[in-house]
Amino acid sequence: MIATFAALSEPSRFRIVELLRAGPCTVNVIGERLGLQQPQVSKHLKVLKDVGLVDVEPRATQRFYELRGEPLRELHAWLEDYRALWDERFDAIDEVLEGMKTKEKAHGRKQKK
Amino acid sequence: MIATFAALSEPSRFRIVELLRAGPCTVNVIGERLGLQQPQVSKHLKVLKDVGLVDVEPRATQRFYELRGEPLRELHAWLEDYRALWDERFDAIDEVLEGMKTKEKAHGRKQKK
DNA sequence: GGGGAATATTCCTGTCAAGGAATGTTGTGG
DNA sequence: CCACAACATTCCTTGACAGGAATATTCCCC
Repeated sequence: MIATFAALSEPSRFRIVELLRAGPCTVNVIGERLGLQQPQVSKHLKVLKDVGLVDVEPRATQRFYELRGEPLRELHAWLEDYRALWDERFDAIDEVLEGMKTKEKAHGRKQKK
Repeated sequence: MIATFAALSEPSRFRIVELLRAGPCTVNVIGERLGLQQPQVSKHLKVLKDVGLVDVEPRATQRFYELRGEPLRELHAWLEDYRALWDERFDAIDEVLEGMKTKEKAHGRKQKK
């Protein structure tokens, strides 16, 4: 997951990912659209591929890079654990947990608050 | 957003965030629990604060660092746009889009495939 | 108000990664 | 088989950043 963060923390790479959201793309096309030179694009794609954010499908002399959802799904799942920090709908859960804690303590000994 | 990625791409910082999920915490306590020296903890916290991932509340001589949800919420929202990549429930949308594309092409001229 | 706890900041060093330029590789069409 | 097109890979240089040690700051308490 940290590797995914590192990969996406690079502006050019982030833009590549956003570009690939529209569908598979070729190295040169990526370079044209983002104003990057071909070698840099290849290097960035290599990084993205190493962390599984991208997949390659060779076709003749050119290679189509395609976005892979798995790492993004992993990030999404991780963020779910923090949802209570911003989603007020999760306040109810907080209350439930608070209630459970109180109950547990009351069981063991006494209630603190 | 990229700044958030960069902040979270550092292992110690990532662990600090995960630790703060349990609630606000003090610099020294963070250092103890994660086996980090105080100066490094302060530095990491500064980075986290600069990107808004953390907030400080001074209390006497010590400072309680608290996790802020906003950047995480932003990440979560960004990932929603990619959900179709892994969530099969979104396949329906793909079909709709595919249909629209076909229709559009048929309108303009002819259909390629 | 002086000393110590809690934290912040600085300086230094080594490492690592991005960009640029050049070169290597591979596949394809003629 | 050759020349070119599409990529990949080096080499080099430079800048950013993390860790460590030392020092500076801030604030409470006696």
